[in-house]
Amino acid sequence: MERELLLLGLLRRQEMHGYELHDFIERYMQTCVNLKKPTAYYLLSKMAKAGYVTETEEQSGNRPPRRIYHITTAGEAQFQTLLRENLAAYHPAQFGGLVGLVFLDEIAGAEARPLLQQRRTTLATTLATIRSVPPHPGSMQFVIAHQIMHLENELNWLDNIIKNLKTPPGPND
Amino acid sequence: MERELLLLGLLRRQEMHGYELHDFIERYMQTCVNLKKPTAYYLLSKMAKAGYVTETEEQSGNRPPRRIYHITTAGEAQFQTLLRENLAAYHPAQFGGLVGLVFLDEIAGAEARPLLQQRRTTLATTLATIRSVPPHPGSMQFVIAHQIMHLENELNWLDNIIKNLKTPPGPND
DNA sequence: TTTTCCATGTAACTCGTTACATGATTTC
DNA sequence: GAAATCATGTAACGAGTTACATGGAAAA
Repeated sequence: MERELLLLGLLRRQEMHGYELHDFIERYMQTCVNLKKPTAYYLLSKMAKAGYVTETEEQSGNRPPRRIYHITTAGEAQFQTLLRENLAAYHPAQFGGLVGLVFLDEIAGAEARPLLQQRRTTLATTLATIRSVPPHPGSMQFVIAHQIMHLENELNWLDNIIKNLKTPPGPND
Repeated sequence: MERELLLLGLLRRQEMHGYELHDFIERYMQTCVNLKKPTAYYLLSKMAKAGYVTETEEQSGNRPPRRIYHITTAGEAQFQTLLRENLAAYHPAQFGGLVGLVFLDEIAGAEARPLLQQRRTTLATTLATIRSVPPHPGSMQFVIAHQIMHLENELNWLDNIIKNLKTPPGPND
């Protein structure tokens, strides 16, 4: 339902076609949401069938026609419902990659260190990317701030684990 | 691969049957992993076919026989591989429930407040549950500490958002 | 002229869940 | 005697992804 909410929320502000919608999300919201193209197209046609949006074709030259989506009254009502549902519920974040740490004991510190450092690098890169995102309007800013905070915490936590590895760092670390 | 790693890691320490394995995970690891029964059974028989574990039936009375799983040499190798893969990769956490906050502007503060407070309550309950978990051995403790830290941050962040809602709290808040 | 962008979609697949089905045994 | 626990599984479904397929238009 989350992605429906997202699409409806964007269509409320402005009618758009599928490619445009997906492109917008990729460009400006990739730090907090992700929605692949086929999913976007699928959801849009589904919502069209459900009557939440209308589908208008617009030809330009010989290329595939744009399908422009416009939110309906029913869609607006659905948006309001989904928004309230979403705000009221807490969906715990799904962490991947914790299981390895459960078994960190089973591997020598000297071997674990470079692996965790590799993980650290990816994490730090992600954080740097989000930090460099230009400011966004409205409460979107809260969400970006949330992501930054989250990643900073992850980084600190990971650094702490690396620091506490039993084997001391080698001369290259 | 995460759940395979988990099962192999547990079977390394001690041979177990499916029900036992699932039960153990539910009891002692529910704060950081979740694995439903059918998934556990499915994964175990898959890994048996793959040769990572052996399956031994053990009858007791008239009840369904226990299928006891024992890790093989190939399984041990697979565990080592999966563990290294898992430690080296950073899997960004999947946040559900952020989309609503993107559209927080679209709803009056007076209406948003009780919804977010409901969310807050669930979150706080989750946090309290994890805090009350008895201490775990080994690096499992790191993971629990991670969950606690994460939830504390979430709570702070949410409180901050609630505090900054434009409409002031009513007499009941 | 080759690459990138625009614009759409289908089909197959992955991973995991829920719901359903069965029945013995232990505990209250 | 009823309820919870032990012990296994299958079938259907859900949500989303990847890979594949197509082809015009703009930019390099």
